[in-house]
Amino acid sequence: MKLTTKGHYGFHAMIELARRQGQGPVMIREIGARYGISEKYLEQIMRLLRQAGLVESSRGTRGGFWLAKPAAEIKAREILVSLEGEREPRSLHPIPRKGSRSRCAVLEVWQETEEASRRLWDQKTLADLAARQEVLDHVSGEMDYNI
Amino acid sequence: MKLTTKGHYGFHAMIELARRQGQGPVMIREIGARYGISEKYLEQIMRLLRQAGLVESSRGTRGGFWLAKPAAEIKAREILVSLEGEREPRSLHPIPRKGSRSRCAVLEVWQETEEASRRLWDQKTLADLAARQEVLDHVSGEMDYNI
DNA sequence: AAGCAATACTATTAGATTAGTAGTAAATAT
DNA sequence: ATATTTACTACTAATCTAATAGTATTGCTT
Repeated sequence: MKLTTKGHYGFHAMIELARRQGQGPVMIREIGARYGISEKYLEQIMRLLRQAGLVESSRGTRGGFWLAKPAAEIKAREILVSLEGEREPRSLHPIPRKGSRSRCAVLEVWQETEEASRRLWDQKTLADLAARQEVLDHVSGEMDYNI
Repeated sequence: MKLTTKGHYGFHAMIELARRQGQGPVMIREIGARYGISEKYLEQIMRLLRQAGLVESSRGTRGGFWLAKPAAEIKAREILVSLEGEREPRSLHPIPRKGSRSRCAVLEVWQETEEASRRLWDQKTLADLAARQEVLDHVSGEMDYNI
């Protein structure tokens, strides 16, 4: 699983929606302004999340986005996959070997690492992330660092 | 840890050197031809491996490359890092949060996954990979698939 | 019905990264 | 000397990422 800016933005948008669950639609403009994310870019990101069924939306005045289900029922990996896609090992150049039917020891290890990563993202829910971020925001002290 | 074509090529070159350890220098041309890798590109890859101290080389007739130490003493992760570099979480756009001293819950999870991945690559040695590839090459049967 | 305010969608673009190519320099065996 | 191989630098094409731009559509308000 990779994590680019797009996924990172999407997570923070989702955390914001989790925070404000039950309080009506949240506009892209609000999220963009609050976290310094391009609103046009965020628009695309929110569309992907909607197409993945993770959020719902409404247009027009008082329009905006909200979570399609409780934050505890949304796995972090669902968010990641909807924005970054599944990483394909096959995108790598194939190494031709004699017989051309052989598997690749390197890709086996790579797949193990992907599997480990997938498991971790599967274990976390959006509710976990939102709760953790709440803690980090309020208890940030000397030991913290910027990212 | 990411794995691109460059790393994949480098691994197979190293596996070939491991196979032929003690048999004198191996030329880029041989490896390139055998595995269908651009020789010029492989040249750059081998240089990175040499600069990382994983292989040694000699020029001219009968020149080529050989492992700088036994395959069992070379970790897969050393190969990966020398070719792909360490992945920097900081390359992601920072999300400004109130106080601007706060950490990011999303990046914490991401770092967990990277750590898990690093551990796996650390556990494998080049000797492991070479041995495993040997098995895959010779015992490739019905269940195998191409990558 | 009119008009404003928000999302929906499509297309385009700039920058970064990856993969590969080209050409010259330096070293080594014969 | 000369052929052969790696060493190094520079450039290029293709792909991916992060945006930007503009139009269409929907829904609320008056």
